[in-house]
Amino acid sequence: MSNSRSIAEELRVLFETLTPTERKVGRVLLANYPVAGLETIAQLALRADVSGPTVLRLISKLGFDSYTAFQTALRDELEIRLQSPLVRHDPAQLQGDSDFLVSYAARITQLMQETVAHLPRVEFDGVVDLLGERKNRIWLLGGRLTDPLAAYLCHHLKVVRADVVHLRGVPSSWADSLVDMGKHDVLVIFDIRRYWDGALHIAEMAAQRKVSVLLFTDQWLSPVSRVARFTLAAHTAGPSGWDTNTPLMLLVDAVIAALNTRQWAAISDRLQEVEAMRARLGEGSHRADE
Amino acid sequence: MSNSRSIAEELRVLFETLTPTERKVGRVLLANYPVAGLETIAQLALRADVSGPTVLRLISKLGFDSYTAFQTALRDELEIRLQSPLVRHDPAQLQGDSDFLVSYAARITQLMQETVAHLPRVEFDGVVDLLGERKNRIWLLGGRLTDPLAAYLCHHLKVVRADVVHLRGVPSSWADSLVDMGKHDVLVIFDIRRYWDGALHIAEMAAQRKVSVLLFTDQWLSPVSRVARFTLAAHTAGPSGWDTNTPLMLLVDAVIAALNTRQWAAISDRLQEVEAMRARLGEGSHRADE
DNA sequence: AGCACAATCTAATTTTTATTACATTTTTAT
DNA sequence: ATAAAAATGTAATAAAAATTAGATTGTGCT
Repeated sequence: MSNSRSIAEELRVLFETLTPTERKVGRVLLANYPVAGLETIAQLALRADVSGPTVLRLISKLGFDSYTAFQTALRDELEIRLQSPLVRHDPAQLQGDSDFLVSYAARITQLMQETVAHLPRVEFDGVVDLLGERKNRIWLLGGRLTDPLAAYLCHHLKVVRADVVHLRGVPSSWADSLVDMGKHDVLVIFDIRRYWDGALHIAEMAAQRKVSVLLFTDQWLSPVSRVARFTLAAHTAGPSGWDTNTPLMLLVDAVIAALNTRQWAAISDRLQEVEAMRARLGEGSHRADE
Repeated sequence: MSNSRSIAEELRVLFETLTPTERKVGRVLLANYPVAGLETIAQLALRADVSGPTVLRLISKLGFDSYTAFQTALRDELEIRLQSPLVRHDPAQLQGDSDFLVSYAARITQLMQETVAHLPRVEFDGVVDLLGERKNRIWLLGGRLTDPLAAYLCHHLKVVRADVVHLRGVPSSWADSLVDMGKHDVLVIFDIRRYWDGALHIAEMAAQRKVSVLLFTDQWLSPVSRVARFTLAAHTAGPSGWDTNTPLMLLVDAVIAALNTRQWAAISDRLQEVEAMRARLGEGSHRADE
């Protein structure tokens, strides 16, 4: 399978060279693509009213040396197709810059919907609970591209509560913070594709100390998810398109909004204090937008 | 399986009753739905970093009395879904008003659409042109909450081109940079409500020196827009409720994507170089997600 | 601290599935 | 019409998968 043709295409090309019974299988496969190919040989053979070995011979002619290999290829194809139907169906959309913005927004909207649709609600609620709990200390940590998101979340959390720290600089300097952590600490990690070993190490060490690890990641799930207490996964890209972190930001924003909504009574006092102080301090000399 | 809920929905409902390890499986399943479930138990278990029996227990909790039955159900579902590609995720999912996340996402989606609808194409194209022009030097500058966005844009621009600087620290230190600026400089400013006087001052000085000022702001337009050459305004809030910067991020992402698409030929070489260098440098010790 | 219970894994077992070898049938050419 | 070749199926076998039973680990509670 060196070429990039899809299996269905390959099958269509090969079709005329097939024997009559093999064609039966081919037809069933194409008519119910790719689901039929994900069944067992026996099931597929039954559907095509053909024997097992015939199916196997067809598969072999397609260039696979085992039925398992064939199924794996089918699944891989399917995975790509399901992940971004929009990009898949008309890639031309993103080319014409006349309406680039519109189509781009449409795509991101779709990614956002997928993100929301796939996210278990307990995960979301769990994150909000942990971040809202005053007894906990919060530590944030991001990767190269996601550190801005960590910073963004940090700013918002600081408005709402105390004990929030954004870990910056070199990983070695975090050891100091790490040794003090315990079960009342929450480590928020942002880790998206091109996963970063450092994040995993830190998460593992933290988890060992009963620290609650919260992970913001993409749909392919950073390895950190194995030790994370809660994982929020955003759909960030299709295969051929450009990555976007907007859906991830949606999650961050939603968490912030949920925190605010849920704990409005508790935080409103604090908000006013912060406001007052900021007014007295800042006045022009420092950055102050909201 | 008498009811008509999809397996994914069923899983989401059940999620909170699951044990921690079972949830791992659930997450993998949902994140890669439904392909992950079409693999063998062993493969799925491996993906979720869990043992086979755990997978099986989850499946049993879902109401299936064999893994095979589960897979058959998945395939049936998939077959139906693939037949009507337009009915993507069951719309019922998006209607559940009780779900905070869903309604929040719906609202942001609307804000994003408004943003796109109101944004003049020339503005967008102008920004992309200016940022893509190699002769220009780019300077970025954000406010308290928007600085992460500036940082994010900065990272992406640096991948694509040279002469990109994110201005940090205290405003007074920027004077050095400012005196050198001229008509081949581009100053990108992020300024949203609670507009910041400092930003206006800097923008005015820059504009006087023929610097092109690009402004990312909210729908009420920062005063900087008066001196800005191009302004991209995002709708960041509804009448009641909490602000969100997600639509602003959409704009940033769209600009990046447009730049990449438009100049693919020109930048692909550069990309490879950057990749090679990063590979030689980073290797574990530094932050490295993408 | 220690007991009870839940969660999870390991490893053995059973069942299913893919694969192979070979027999039978069908087709084709003379 | 018949022999040779191709196509296809049957049945045995090997491989892999699912399933189960029991051991082990971890957790909460008194």
